[in-house]
Amino acid sequence: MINTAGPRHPLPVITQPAVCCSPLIGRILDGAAAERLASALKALAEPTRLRLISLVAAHDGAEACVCDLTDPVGLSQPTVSHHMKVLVDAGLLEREQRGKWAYYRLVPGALNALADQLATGIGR
Amino acid sequence: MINTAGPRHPLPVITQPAVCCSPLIGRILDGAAAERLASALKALAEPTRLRLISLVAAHDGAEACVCDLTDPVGLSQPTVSHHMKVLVDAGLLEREQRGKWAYYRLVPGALNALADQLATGIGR
DNA sequence: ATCATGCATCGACAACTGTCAATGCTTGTG
DNA sequence: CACAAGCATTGACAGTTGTCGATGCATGAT
Repeated sequence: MINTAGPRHPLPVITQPAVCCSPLIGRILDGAAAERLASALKALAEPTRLRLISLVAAHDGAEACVCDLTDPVGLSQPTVSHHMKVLVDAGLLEREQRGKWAYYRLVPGALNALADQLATGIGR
Repeated sequence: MINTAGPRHPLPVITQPAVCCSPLIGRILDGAAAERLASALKALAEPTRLRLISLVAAHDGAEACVCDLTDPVGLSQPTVSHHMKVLVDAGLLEREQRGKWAYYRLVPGALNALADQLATGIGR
């Protein structure tokens, strides 16, 4: 038997403080919203990509090209290119071709937007 | 040839505003830190788990047992149990056995902590 | 003690993902 | 034009992951 109404089981009156107001808290995520948030998070949920983001942000002018990143990350150029594409597709990085080089920058506010989606208003 | 020093290429004097101060921005993530952050994010980067978190938070008393979740999520009980374990292991949910039921709650502040790690201080 | 219920674990399988070497494309240079 | 350099794309492969049915383990009720 499945209980769809809620805990109608031994419930020692646990009344949590009214904690609310995030995409995750306060309302129930439908499938589509969950898919979108998840795919954005998937782009971040990878050690190499986290390091790439941090390397780009820490680089001179807050931008970097692939040849600046392969060495610090210790991976092949195709692999780095692949990760950069994932981050661009996720809207976290932007790419600009300048001569032979492709420069990558953080999309301003993108990380913040993601962070807000995770926790806006929770316990603040 | 690899350019490890930075863009010594055609650089049209792009001086970004001083945007800083997050685990991702402002300092470079080492491998270990990247691994830890990534594994926490991996737990979240899945549509079903996002929905489970939101369902738990929206449930009466901000807690729910597995039998409350299988139906809304439309997956088998073993699959839901598996996802809940992933979320508990990631420190996002806590589990309490009460009689025959296992109740899951949000770990207070866990989502916020993750969100802060993503974007603390960026552009604020 | 026996049985039913709620949940976890196991084994299996398909789908996805990170990685590389090889190759192709584009831009700047001799 | 030919060549080199930077980057993207392709194909391949191993490792990971989401899912399920079957099974096992507790707990509470009869």
